[in-house]
Amino acid sequence: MASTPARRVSSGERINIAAEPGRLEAELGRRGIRLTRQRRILLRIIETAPEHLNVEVLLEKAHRADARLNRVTVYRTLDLLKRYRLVDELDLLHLRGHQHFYETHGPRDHIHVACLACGKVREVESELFDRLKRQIERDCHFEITVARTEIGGYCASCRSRS
Amino acid sequence: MASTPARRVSSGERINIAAEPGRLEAELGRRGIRLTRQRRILLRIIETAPEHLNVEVLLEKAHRADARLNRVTVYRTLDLLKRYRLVDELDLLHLRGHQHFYETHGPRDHIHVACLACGKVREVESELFDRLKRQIERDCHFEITVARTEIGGYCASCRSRS
DNA sequence: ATAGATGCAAATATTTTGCCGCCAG
DNA sequence: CTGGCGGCAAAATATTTGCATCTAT
Repeated sequence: MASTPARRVSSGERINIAAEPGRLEAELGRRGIRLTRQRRILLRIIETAPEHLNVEVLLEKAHRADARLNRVTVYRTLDLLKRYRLVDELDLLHLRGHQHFYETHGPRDHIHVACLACGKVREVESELFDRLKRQIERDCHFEITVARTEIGGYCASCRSRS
Repeated sequence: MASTPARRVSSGERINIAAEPGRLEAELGRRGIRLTRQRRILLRIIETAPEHLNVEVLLEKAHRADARLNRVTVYRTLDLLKRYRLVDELDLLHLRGHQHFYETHGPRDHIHVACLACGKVREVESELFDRLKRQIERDCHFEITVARTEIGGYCASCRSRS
């Protein structure tokens, strides 16, 4: 039996699927969490980022809006968002050092496919991945709250080039 | 159509599937890599570890055989093994800090299913996971060399307890 | 008014590098 | 013998904590 082909959500740069401006702010507000000036700045950046953000880049971007916003606040805000499952933390197979990357947690889980040669990261959705998760929930009597698949290898262009 | 049920490779502690004593040493030897006293110690520990090792634990265990074996040597040996794809590096969803865990790379990829409450990590093999990888290779014209799936949530016993 | 957030400095954790003497092959 | 390897110290990178002050509600 054949499955639906994998849907390539983005090629190269990341498309922010869940990009509804103000969504993160609304989610936190709904939960009665204090919305400070610093948090609003960070949330906006995270929501609209066209790529996967690391702490360094997030801080840089934040500094354009407020030069005094502290790196610690970035860490603390990311922790907050992780706790509420509003962002996912990735390491993209440590392609570039041991830092982590963050992205808004969209409506559907996707797989990260990273080329070890050119560094491009594709996001792919697949029905098989959803089935895999359901299978594990069923067979292991497990309730899944986080699922992360990161795949490394060589993309079509890098393969043809070599 | 139904798929083969997920095969639970281990429950709780890790079963070292690829545990053939001397396999790592043989693999390195076959590649003409120098086998030092320190490497032999580390390889043996990695091969026979009943659980996922981090650098700290690996160093501790190594110190029982040689108290002078340095932490840097542990990092360098793990790098070597990673480069030759003889071990996999996991972060187990940062269940316990931002350290990494290492395991011998067995004949078949498996999924790590980690309970966020009790911390137990199960290894699960699934035909669906293999199909997912093949699908990505086909649909994205991508050559996969590393594949890592880490799933977090709550296991049966922790769910019934709450 | 006040619980909770931020900034700053310092501590901690994790990984990498430079260099020199040593040892496996 | 000798080129790669390990030990040591130090640097680099990444993240967390303590505390005084400030601010969103």
